[in-house]
Amino acid sequence: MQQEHGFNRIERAPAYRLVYDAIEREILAGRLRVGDPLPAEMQLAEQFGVNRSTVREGIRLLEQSGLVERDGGKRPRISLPHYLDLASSASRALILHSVTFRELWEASMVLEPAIAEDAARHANAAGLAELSANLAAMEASVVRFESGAEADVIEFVRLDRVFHEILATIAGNRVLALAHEPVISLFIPAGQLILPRLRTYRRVLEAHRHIFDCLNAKDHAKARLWMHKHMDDFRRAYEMTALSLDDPLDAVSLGVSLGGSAARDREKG
Amino acid sequence: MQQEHGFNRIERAPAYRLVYDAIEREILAGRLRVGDPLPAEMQLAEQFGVNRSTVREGIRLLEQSGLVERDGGKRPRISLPHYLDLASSASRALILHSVTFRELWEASMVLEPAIAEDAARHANAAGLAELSANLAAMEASVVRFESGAEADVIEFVRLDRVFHEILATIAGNRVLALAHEPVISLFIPAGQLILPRLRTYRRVLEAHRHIFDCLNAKDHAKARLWMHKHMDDFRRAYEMTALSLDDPLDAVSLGVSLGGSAARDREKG
DNA sequence: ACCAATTTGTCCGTATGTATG
DNA sequence: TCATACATACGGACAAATTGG
Repeated sequence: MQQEHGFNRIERAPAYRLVYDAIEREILAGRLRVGDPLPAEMQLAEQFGVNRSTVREGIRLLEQSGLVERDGGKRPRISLPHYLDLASSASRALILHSVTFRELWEASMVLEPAIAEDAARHANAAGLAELSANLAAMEASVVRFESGAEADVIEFVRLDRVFHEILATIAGNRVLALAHEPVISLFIPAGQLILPRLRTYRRVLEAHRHIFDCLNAKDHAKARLWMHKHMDDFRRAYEMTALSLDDPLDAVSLGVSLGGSAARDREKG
Repeated sequence: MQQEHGFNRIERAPAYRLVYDAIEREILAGRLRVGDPLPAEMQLAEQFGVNRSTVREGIRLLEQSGLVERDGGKRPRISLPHYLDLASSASRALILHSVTFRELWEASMVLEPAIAEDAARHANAAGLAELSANLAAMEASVVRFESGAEADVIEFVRLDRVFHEILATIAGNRVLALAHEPVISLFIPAGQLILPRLRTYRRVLEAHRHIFDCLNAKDHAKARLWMHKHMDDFRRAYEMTALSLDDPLDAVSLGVSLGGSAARDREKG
């Protein structure tokens, strides 16, 4: 750390990062457009005056940040990072930072009622149909539980998650949807721990039904209220188990899959 | 695409992704702990049975997702991705998806008042001191504007942003802070366009002052109200310019820097 | 402050499988 | 069907920086 001369610390970014930055700039400036194939690795290597291996490392950064998408062995193409995909990294970061269930719940008490209200304002036939199908599937799941069969908790919480994500889609605000995604994707695994103990499956289904009815009636005030109640139910259930609100969410106990969002799975299927 | 036999399509993930997944698992499972240096590239190459170049590509993915941090030419270390850092990719994604100012504003009307309310509940001496310093700096900035000097709009909006981020820190809910970050970091550049036209600098400062006073008095209801008003002011200002609420935010007009959050800069400095 | 071993950053060349025309 | 282009992956190499005595 000698400071013999007044020179500033010369910071030479690694070549692979310069490649990343350069291509990112091209994309953000619109000179490379979504869907365009990325130039060949050799060509990029020549243009930048670096080795092909270095170009590859830079492309990996683009890939991870979602700006480049690969489809099998084909040419990588420019792509928009789907904002919902970012949510899984956000969830992971929150877990690693030992976020408590209380923080999660408080955020959900802010976001979910707002989303329900917006959804009631913007509900359309297509969205209602999707919700309706989700409710039917959950009804079937609940019936299986009640008939004593050792039913599938994983499937139930998946349907729960999908319900909330359809709602966020209907609400039509992508900023809220982005904020909501990590909350839901951490909430739901917690439900996986709670539900088998309390067996409140039908109670969840009924709450969803009420919210659905409010959307149908375009009653946004009531939609907000029911969602508020629904989220508060969740907190009470959490407290009724051995779990404490102020314990950190734990990566292993949640067994969080960190996969892509269920919302995207819906789109693809 | 021959389907001669009943075999499923065998999907072989690229080797560099397997490297990424394997190391990610080790980190999430806690076998590699934060701060530990990553094993040497050659050693990993031997363990995984792949080439060193392949290992390097896998490490780039970890680097981009924030799980590995490099400090100059030193050994890369395991690191927690700071959740606020993820917000900048989120902002970028939202811009590329042509999110409208209306969506942004609606989200802020949900998040910011809730944050102000929480901040009033949890305000402590340290946080209030930080806010106080921010207000003083903004006061000085406003005085410069009023004295006719061609003052620094960039600096003003930076202080604006910092105010809101201090508030989010005081509120103490990291999930809300995560949700709030992309909203603020898109809001503020918009302010950069609006403020020079309307010259409502003092109005912004006064709103911040009122919110500060509410925190001091622990009046969370009033804090929420003032923040609500503050955000609504912003919408009106936006409408008063030539800009339309339903136009998409534009990457070039916003000139969004996509740098790290101001909140992190505060921590480091 | 110096030296030696280690490690990263970068480069070169090559082989193989696959996609596209 | 064949040929070309390209991505994937491998092996080896060297300079510069870091690390640890």
